[in-house]
Amino acid sequence: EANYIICCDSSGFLSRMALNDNKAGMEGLDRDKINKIIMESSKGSRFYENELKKEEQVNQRIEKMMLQKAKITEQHLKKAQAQVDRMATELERSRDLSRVIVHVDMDAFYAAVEMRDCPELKDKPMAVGSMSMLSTSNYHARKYGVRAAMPGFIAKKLCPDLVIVPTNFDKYRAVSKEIREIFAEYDPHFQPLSLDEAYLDFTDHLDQRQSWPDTLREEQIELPQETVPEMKDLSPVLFEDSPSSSPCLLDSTGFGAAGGGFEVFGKSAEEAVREMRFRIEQKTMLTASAGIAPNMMLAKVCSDKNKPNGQYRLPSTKEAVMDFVQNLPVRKICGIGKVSEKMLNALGISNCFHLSQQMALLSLLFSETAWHHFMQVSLGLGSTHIPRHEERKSMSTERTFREMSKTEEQLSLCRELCEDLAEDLKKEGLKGKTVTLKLKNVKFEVKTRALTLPYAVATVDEIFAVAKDLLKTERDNESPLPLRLRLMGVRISAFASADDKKPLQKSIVGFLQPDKTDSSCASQGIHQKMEKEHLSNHSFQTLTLAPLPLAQKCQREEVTGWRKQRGLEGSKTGEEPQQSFFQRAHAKRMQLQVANASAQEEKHGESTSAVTPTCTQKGLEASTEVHESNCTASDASENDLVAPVEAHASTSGFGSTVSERFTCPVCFRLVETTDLTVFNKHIDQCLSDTSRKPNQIAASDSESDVDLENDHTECEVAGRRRGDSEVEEDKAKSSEEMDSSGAEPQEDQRSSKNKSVQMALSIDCDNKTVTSQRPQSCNNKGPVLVCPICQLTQDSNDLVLFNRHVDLCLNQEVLHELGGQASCPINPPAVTNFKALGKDVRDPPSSPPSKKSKGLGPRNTIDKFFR
DNA sequence: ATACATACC
DNA sequence: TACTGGTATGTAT
Repeated sequence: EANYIICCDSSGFLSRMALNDNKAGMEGLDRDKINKIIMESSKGSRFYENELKKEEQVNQRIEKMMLQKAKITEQHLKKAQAQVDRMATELERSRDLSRVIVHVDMDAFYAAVEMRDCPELKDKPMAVGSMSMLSTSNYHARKYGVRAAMPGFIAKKLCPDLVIVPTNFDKYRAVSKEIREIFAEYDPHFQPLSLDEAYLDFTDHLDQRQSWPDTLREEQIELPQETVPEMKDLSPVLFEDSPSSSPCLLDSTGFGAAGGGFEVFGKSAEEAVREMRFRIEQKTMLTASAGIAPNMMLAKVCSDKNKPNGQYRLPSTKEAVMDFVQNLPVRKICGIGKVSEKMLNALGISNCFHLSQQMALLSLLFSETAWHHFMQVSLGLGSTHIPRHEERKSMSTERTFREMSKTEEQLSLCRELCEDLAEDLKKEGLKGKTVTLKLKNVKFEVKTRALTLPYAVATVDEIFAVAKDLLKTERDNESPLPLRLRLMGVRISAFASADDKKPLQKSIVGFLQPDKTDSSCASQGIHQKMEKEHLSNHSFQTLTLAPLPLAQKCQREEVTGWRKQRGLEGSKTGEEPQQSFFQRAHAKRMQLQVANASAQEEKHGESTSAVTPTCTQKGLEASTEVHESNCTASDASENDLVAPVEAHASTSGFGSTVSERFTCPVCFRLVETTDLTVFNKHIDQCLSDTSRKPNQIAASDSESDVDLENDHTECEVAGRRRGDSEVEEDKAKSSEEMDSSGAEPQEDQRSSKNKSVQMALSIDCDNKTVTSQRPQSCNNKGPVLVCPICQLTQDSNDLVLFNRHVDLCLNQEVLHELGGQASCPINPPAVTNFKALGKDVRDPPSSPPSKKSKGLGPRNTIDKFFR
């Protein structure tokens, strides 16, 4: 058997070096040519030599396994087979096909975000990362063999025209937040795996969906992106009592006729998932793929099946599952990587049918956990319920650098790492007992050295004291030779907070639990935040008698999505904006709720309150207050005060990704300056204008069109400029610094430019492509423009004015939330809030732009590994 | 408990 | 010039 080792490398390349061409978009490549280039680029390097060594270790492992195999007798196998069969029966009994599990995965996530924000990149091969390492590549680049986890300099050899864009982690995190908001509406307990992917349990959502009246779905015809899920959160009473809230929609069959071939998002799992993906695309302009299956293991595989921008559903029958699994290459299974694949291959196992056939053998050659896993996989079994996100078990930081041999340098670096780690620990309120030092020398050999203390530590000095000792010991071991390092890392584990608090106060563990997680686990921040919002919104529900927790939560999303529509329909065509059913329903509900307040408010006419009714209307105080405290509580934990502005800006349709332009949060115009003081001055100007005559600002702004054009032009120029220089350090840096206010807005400029792109959204529906077009006009009735934020009917029929008004309102809402957080939560005057925000906006972000994503997923999402 | 390997993104 | 960084878990000692 030993000569198998020669066989399996007969391709001439090390299996761990060769191209993984299994990734979506990498079919039919010239593998040999690509591998040759990879090998030539690598050969002789220290990295390569180390890979050779590791490969050899794997080979020896395989050799050992084969020797074991040779000793196995028929008797052994028979006995093992009996055990396997018994277990299979048992597992079979546990098979549960009743759940609908979905795995969603954004397509080439980082690359897609960068392409979205810089159209110049659209038709170029590009990748995100650096000359040293790429995180992901777009599909164009994949044709050249350029893929995630490949060093940039090799990628450049494969594809000299490759554009490498530095990672802009904050941006991906912002997009991630957006998509997670959508996930939460289908499964509030969804489990994020990384910034760009998640598991969702659709079972409950689909149950609810079955009870939706068909008439609701008709609304989907009109605006599929104004999706149904929110509707379930609308009071049924509202729907039944307010048929007039959507008069022109109830007989909206004309839409189908007008556009033709609309996708109606119905009640099936496929339709629901397609709807979710559609919403993701609407909200982020990025596509996602999804897999639908009875368990997590299968869903994950399925999401890859029709990538990119596709989905695949595996029917919930044993036959379909078994059929699917048997043909599955083992490498596709999550948890079976390069090495396991190679070991299995050595046994003649390459797909899951082989796996099931060889289970007895595997049970004798592999560990119990390993073969049990194989067993589950071969039966098509997996988790049918999504586990709650667990507490983190370790936290670490590491850095790669050019050779470092001097003791003092190493010590000071070690201290720096400890400082970073201590800072991160503090953020989550964690203390750990075990400190681990990681070292990688210039030969790429990795060592870890750990020490467990009898008590938990968290401060720089405590951690450094341990790490320093470990480093010293290691140096002493090597002496008189120096440690020639290329990487150093410090990790802390064996956290105390979880173990220590419980025993102390056992009787009130139930009370402490939520508290503890709240304060100590930022890794679950988003999830918890959602849950928290959910909870608080329940109180909102009881207060106002009109629940809509999700509707409330999604208001901005809905509005901004709709704003995009308006941006497209644009002032030029002068067409009616289309309010979605949801928006009208929401508006109606609000009107009902605060009928008195509205009346009051109207009396005040042009006072400040007309612009910020949600802030000042007495009748709204109760509801807005609760709503705000939600936001305050959750936003505060996010530690970035500008985030909401960013969220707004990202869909507001103004601004650019270029750092020397800032979007004024008040007037939404681009301010062209590198000087923050200038920008501040501008904001001050706007603020004083706003507080004086808010409506006039909107109403008198007859240059909106021109402004739009200007902004548009600027943006194009900016885009071109950015495209010219592939990797411009300065810009990248300052762009990061001002990311929250400067990076996203460019979008809608592009949107308005590429009207048709947005207007015609192609939805992949499992092989056929359906194009959904927004109707050019819905009705020619009189102008009834109701601001979805303040619920006020606008007198003007002019879309530009209307847009401005909504912009203003939307922003004021954000400002109000911020103001409430910073100062007095109860009904502060709008102007005060502006000031509060002005400050926050003007202060450049104090924290370094791209920190870690502790617990929120890996920083560099390599979007998938393929063979 | 420690060290190292594998895996995931 | 140049082959990551963060977390979890499995395996072996």
